[in-house]
Amino acid sequence: MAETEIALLMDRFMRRTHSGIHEKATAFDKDRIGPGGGIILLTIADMAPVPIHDLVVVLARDKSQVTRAVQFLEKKDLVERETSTTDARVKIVSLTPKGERVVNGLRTILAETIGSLLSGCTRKEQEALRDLLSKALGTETASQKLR
Amino acid sequence: MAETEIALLMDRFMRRTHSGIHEKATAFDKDRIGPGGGIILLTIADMAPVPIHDLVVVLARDKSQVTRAVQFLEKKDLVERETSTTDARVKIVSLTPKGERVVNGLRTILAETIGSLLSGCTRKEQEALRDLLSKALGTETASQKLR
DNA sequence: TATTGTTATACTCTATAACTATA
DNA sequence: TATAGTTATAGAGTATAACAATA
Repeated sequence: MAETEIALLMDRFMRRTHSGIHEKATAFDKDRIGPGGGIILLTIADMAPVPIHDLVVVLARDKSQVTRAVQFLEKKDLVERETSTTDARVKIVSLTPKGERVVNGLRTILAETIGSLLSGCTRKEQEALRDLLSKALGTETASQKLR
Repeated sequence: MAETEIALLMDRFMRRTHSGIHEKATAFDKDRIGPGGGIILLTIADMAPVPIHDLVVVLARDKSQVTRAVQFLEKKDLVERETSTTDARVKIVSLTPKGERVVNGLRTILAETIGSLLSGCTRKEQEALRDLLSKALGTETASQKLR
């Protein structure tokens, strides 16, 4: 079954990514963001300004978890929240300048780590991998709705 | 940066896989194996009979974690451990008949879940995805060494 | 009534270090 | 001394349900 293989391979890929980052991040990650916080921060960077609900959908994590992750990042002065002007229920999240700097650092470390994991693949293969994943997930950048 | 994208996409893919399985598994997963236990069990199924150390390398998890996961699965009568005849330090893990049945169930659910995630991709694209991941990880099925 | 977000809680997963035993 | 595995513990990630505020 190719499906089972894909799941196991992808799990290993992600575990290796986490391990690789973990080694490099001890000096860098002064704020102790961790892998989960890092992924959420990078997603916010991609989608900002973004309602929490959109993050919940894209990240496929529970809303309570996203709420607390955002609060955690807010305490570290990496993101900021403001209430939407058109819907008072909605909170819009965006990066602070400090958050932008941390995101740049994260992206560099991620590029190094994944780059070395993918060093056996050609540039075209790497792009094919990204495109296949993107296609499978339906390119659901469903943000930019409520502000 | 394509690398960052790949990491985020892969994380989303795995999260959706976990969610999908979680919904279907409430009736099935009587032993409450959970996603982590499921991945370890499937890996054991692929590599058995396998020393714990090889599982640690392939799974890229800490050895203490693998030890306890195996103990947990052993309590549920899904795997069994025996000491290697050539090296008394080494414990060899293999599936019980009950473990085989659970693995079959897991594989079916995984195939359904990932199959629907990949429903937008052709069969060839799915195979390409698997091959790319496999190539990136170096096809490191480094088992079959100690027995 | 449905949706957005929060809080509280329990549970699972992960990292670290100290340890035993075999080699 | 180095390796395979275990134990203990603290921390990070996750699921669930109950809740407030707004639509």
